[in-house]
Amino acid sequence: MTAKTGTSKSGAAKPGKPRFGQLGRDQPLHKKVATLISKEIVNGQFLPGDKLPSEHELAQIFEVSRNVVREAIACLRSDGVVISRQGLGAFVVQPELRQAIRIDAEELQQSGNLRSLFELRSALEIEAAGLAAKRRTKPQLARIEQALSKMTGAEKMLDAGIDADLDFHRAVAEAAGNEYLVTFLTYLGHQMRETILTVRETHGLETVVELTIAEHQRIFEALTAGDPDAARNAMRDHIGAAAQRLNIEL
Amino acid sequence: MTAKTGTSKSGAAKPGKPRFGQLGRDQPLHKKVATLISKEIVNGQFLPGDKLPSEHELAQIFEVSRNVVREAIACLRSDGVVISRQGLGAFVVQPELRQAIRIDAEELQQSGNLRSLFELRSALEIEAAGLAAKRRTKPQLARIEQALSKMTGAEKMLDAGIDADLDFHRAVAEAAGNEYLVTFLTYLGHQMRETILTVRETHGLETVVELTIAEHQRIFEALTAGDPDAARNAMRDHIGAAAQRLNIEL
DNA sequence: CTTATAGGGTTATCCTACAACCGGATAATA
DNA sequence: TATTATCCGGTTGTAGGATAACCCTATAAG
Repeated sequence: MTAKTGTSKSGAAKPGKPRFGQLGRDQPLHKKVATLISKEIVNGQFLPGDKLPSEHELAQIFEVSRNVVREAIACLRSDGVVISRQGLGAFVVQPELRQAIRIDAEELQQSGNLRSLFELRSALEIEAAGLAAKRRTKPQLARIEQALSKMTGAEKMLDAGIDADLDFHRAVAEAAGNEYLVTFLTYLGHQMRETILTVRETHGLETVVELTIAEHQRIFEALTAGDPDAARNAMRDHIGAAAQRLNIEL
Repeated sequence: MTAKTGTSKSGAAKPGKPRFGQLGRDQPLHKKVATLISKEIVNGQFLPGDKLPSEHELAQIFEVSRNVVREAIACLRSDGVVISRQGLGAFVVQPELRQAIRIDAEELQQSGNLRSLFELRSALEIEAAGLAAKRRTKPQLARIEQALSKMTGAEKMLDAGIDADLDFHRAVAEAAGNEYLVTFLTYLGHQMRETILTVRETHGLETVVELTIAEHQRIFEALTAGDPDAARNAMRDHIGAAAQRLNIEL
């Protein structure tokens, strides 16, 4: 595979920014079909173990080619929502047997859901802080300190402030010495970032995300001191204060 | 969509059981191609922002039809590993912008990873127990008690014992009143179940998973009493003891 | 300089065809 | 009668060809 011919300039690394020529939110057919099938599974029309209509039938129902249906099913299959059996059909899988955790962005904006996810993330952040205090290395402390120093410079901006906060938390998670914590917390941080930005725009919310350097400084000091209890308390306080600033009651 | 024509008897709800005629682990081409591309992304041949070879090129490289390549890319796209731009190509996405969390089963069996996931799950289970003690309803308590009663009957079996344990934990998570906790814990529970079963078979491990009804009983009592601290402590002790039984040091 | 057009490359969709698999029904054999 | 083999129809998996739609760049025109 000779693959470095792509121009990174075409930068799809920012998938949230549709290009003008693509009519905004108009989705490709294969994605629409996947979404519609997924909705009927969520709605209970197809229960675990149920067989979906054949590809041929779905192609007729949706008035698309069978290729489009196959690609849509490939998406659902990748998520473990369905499993295909050659010669038989595609079958709905039990939710707990799915292969991935996915947080729906629209669902996250619904009442109470941001709070719930905050609650879950909080438990993991606090755990990560405690572990980081026990396991951090010198280079990791330097990395956290670097992330902390970025927060001084970003103080007057909004998006960059959130990003600096996420970077700090990522550095702490990395010091926890648990790769799954890194993966989970990174994912959760970014999902919440997108939602906070969206809710802010949608509601014309003018709240400035105040960066409280002191809270982060306190976490850093507890990590430096290698004191897990202090680290957990500092993180708990920080998360609690952050929730308050977003009018989320924990 | 008229879809209840499927026979649930064909039961793809047990995807771990290949049928004899399918030559065991021989995978469809589209899945193989997706795996091979994904590996080259993980290996760093394609970095975030990089463009993959065109579909036409990939079809030549892998000596398959372009349809197979498109379905493989549909899988990667569904995971948020790549994003497609019509007319341009498919581009690798930054890991933190991915759309889902996925735990690789093989990776989980590698040294220390089961412990790490146990650690993460522990933090969430303990949090869920504390919340459940605050938020549980009468029907939810009955549900938990039902799950608890199943553990008496399943005491002498292995798989069923693990499943009864998972069912208990799921019931507790549901009483926590946080749908994300349910989703995450259910997923984590099943991933670990599969790994524990696999490791046991692989290593000819004869350890019997002892079901300690007393530990679960204690959790239930704390929930009934509505005592979050007691619930958290009971859960912490239970998880710690469970880890010990599996030779996992937390 | 700005705008329009052409051209080449790429993804998205459509179509046709056949291979491979599956389960059930039927026929053949012991 | 029970067991095994074969056939058939339905379904997924793969291949290949074609065109539409999109994108970017280069060139021409105003």
